[in-house]
Amino acid sequence: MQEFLNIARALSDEGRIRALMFLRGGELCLCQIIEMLALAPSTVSKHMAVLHQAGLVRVRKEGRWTYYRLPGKDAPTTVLRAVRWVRDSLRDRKQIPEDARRLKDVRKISKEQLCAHYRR
Amino acid sequence: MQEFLNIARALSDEGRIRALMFLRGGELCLCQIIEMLALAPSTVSKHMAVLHQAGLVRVRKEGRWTYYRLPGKDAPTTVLRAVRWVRDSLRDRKQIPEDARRLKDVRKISKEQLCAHYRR
DNA sequence: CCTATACTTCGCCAAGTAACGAACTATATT
DNA sequence: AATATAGTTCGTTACTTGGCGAAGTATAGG
Repeated sequence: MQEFLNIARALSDEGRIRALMFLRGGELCLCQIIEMLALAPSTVSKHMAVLHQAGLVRVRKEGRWTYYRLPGKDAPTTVLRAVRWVRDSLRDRKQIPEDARRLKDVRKISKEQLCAHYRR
Repeated sequence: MQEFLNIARALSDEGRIRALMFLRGGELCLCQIIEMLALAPSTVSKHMAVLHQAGLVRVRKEGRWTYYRLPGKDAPTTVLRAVRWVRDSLRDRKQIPEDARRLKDVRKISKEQLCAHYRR
């Protein structure tokens, strides 16, 4: 039950939901998510930690970068169900395609350009 | 998106989740839910209002009593998906069968006995 | 080693939430 | 009409959450 509540709470913030949706197209480093959400690095870091704690994202550290991705098919059923629920429920929401469009651009920018002083 | 977030927030409280699960067996009046959750009437009333606002329960008033039930198949897809998600995710959680057992007894008690001064 | 970079952790503040009891509303019952 | 019953609304209190910037950590590069 506590595990479920952790997930539900993690899913009750717009920024975190959008971040989850970003990851459908493959892993992203924190700075790309920062760019997309237009929030302070510390805030986004916290959001991703919440998602991670709930098991909703996987983390991979490579050098100075932290990459996040959706959990694979081997994840606990509860987690898979949650991710599927979000995906299915938001499929046709307006914000999502808007984000998808912008995300395409963000993915093209090199991390070097993007992360330097978190320019926006 | 806002509709989805309303639902997710409504689902991120243990009492509300348990209340939703109670209703799987059919409608209940507030006093029965109060009995089950062992919380103050005002608190439970608020919880049910939150669930109602999110569209996760239907309400029916009959005389002095307020009955709550799960939404029918005609409910919006988003709502149906949410209810299904909760049901599927919690199917095997410990709290749920415990509640189910006690609920069986609570359903047997007449509302007259149960509600009188919210005795516990 | 020293600096820069990419996060993360900490401390703070504003806003939101869950809990309660008291007061209020609406519906029987006498 | 007067009382009792079943909920709801309101006001308060304690706690949690989301946001930020400042300070801290860890890695890469000179």
